Amino acid sequence: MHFWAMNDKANQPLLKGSLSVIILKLLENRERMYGYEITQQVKALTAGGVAITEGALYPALHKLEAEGLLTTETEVVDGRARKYYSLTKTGKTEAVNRVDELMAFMQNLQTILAPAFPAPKPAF
Amino acid sequence: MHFWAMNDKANQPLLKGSLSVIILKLLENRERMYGYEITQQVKALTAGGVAITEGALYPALHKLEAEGLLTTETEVVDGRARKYYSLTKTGKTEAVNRVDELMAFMQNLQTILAPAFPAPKPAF
DNA sequence: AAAGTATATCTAGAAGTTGTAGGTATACTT
DNA sequence: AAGTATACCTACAACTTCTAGATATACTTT
Repeated sequence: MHFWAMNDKANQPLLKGSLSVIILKLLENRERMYGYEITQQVKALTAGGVAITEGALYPALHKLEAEGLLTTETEVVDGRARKYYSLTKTGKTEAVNRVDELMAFMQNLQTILAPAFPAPKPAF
Repeated sequence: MHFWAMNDKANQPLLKGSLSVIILKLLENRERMYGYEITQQVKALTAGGVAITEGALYPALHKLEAEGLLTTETEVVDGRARKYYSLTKTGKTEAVNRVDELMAFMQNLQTILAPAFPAPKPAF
């Protein structure tokens, strides 16, 4: 079996609402990715700090496709099927918009969460 | 009546999971706040960019209280009832932990969302 | 040869958070 | 008298994500 704790911190849940933006952003960089590749890419970019679960990823991909932001083409590579996703024209526009929105929100959040009182300098 | 569009951007939904952290952080700064005050404070800190809805706020406060992170005392001020919330000892610890976690997550998110290719310098 | 790991996709249902849309009530301003 | 600001509340809908399964191929280890 072999469970293994790894980081102990790796399992932080995603903030709900961020997954679709992550997907759109990665596809903005790469033109073409398949689901499993996305999970690996996120893990790599964040040094294991963020893990996308498959139970969230695949429904999210299907929804983005249904919304017309992604298109797919399936290929068989090394005997295994892969489903490649790419941004549609609308998807490209939406990618920019949603990334901007999320960045703006995070900016606000950081303002709120920033320490209120700077560490006082030692008195002398 | 008079609806009014204001910013057109004011209505951005919160990232689910961030509200309780915002509450804990504000109470870390101020010792004692009531619900309505929290909504106004967030609005002020973010220049209207983030709006906390009461339908989300009050249930969140009640939950944090039920979890033992907050305590309340009710007072009547200017003829109106106010319910002040403060951090418990456990609440203070949790505030630090959750803020740290959220900041770490945002750091990761920013890594993912950062532009992949720096704007190329003009060729000459 | 068997078992486990990595690759690759999928779904059903539970859990959880937030928004919508109401409700109540007092004080003040128009 | 009506509207606005202050102040609290709840029920329900909407949505996203996680858990926990399932399936299948290829490769490595035992």
